[in-house]
Amino acid sequence: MFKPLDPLLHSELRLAVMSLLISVDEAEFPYIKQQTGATAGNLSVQLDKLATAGYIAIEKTFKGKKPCTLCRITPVGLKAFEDYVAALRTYLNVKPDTTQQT
Amino acid sequence: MFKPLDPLLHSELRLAVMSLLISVDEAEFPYIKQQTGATAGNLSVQLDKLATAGYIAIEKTFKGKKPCTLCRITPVGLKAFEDYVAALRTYLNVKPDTTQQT
DNA sequence: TAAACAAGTTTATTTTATAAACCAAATAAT
DNA sequence: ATTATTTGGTTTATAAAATAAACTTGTTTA
Repeated sequence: MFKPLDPLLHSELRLAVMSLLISVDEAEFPYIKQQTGATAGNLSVQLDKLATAGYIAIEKTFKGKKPCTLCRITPVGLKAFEDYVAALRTYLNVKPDTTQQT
Repeated sequence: MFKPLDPLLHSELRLAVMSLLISVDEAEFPYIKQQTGATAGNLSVQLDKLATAGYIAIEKTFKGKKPCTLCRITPVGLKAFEDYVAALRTYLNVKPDTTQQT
C-alpha cells in the first residue's frame, strides 16, 4: 500500500539539496546555503550525510585562495531520489479504495 | 524557491494516516494499524498529534462491548494536506497537477 | 477461573534535526 | 603593522521526533 520512504531523503533540507543538485548538477556550498536558507552548520551536517550515503560527491577545491566546497549528485543519488519520489506518490495520489475488506 | 514543509505532515506514518483518511473518510484504529503497518503505540501517539492539530477528529465509541476508535479527516486537515502536497512539489521538480479532481 | 486476546495508552529510548559555538584563513580598517 | 571583520566552513550541544517496549483495562475462551 504505502512504500517506505528513504529516511535520508525524507528530510526537508536534504531533499532541498538533492532537488537543487538535480537541476544544476554542480553547486558550491554558499550557493546551496543561500538557496535553501539553511544555516551553515546544518547544511554541513546534512551534506555529510548525503555524501556518506554516496548520494552526492563533495569536492574540496580552492577558488583563488578561498576554500570552495563543490557538490554534485551521483548516479546513486539520482536513482535514490527517483525511487523516493515514486514512493511518495503512493501517499499522495490515492484514489478511493473500493475493494472489499475482510 | 522551496516552500517549507508542514512538520506535522512530513512524517511517514502521519502522512500515511492522512492519505488513508482522505481515501476512506472514516477508519477504525485497527484498520489504520493494519494498512500502515505501524505498531499500536506509535499509531496512538501520531493520531494524538494529528487530532491535537485539528487535522483529524477522533471519536471513541463502542462496537458492542469492545472500544472502537474512529478517525476521520477534518476540513482543516484536508487543507493542510493539500498545502503540504503543493509545497512538496517545489522539491520534486514536478509541474502542478492540473487534472480535474472529481 | 485462569489464560490468552483485543484495543489502546504511557513511558522510555534512540535518532534526528538544528543551531550555537567554534576554527582557520583571508581581507579590510585604523 | 596590528586589530577587526568577513568568508567558509566544522564540531558539538540541545531540542524535538519517531518508535517500540512495557503497561492497562476490559473481554473472550479454554
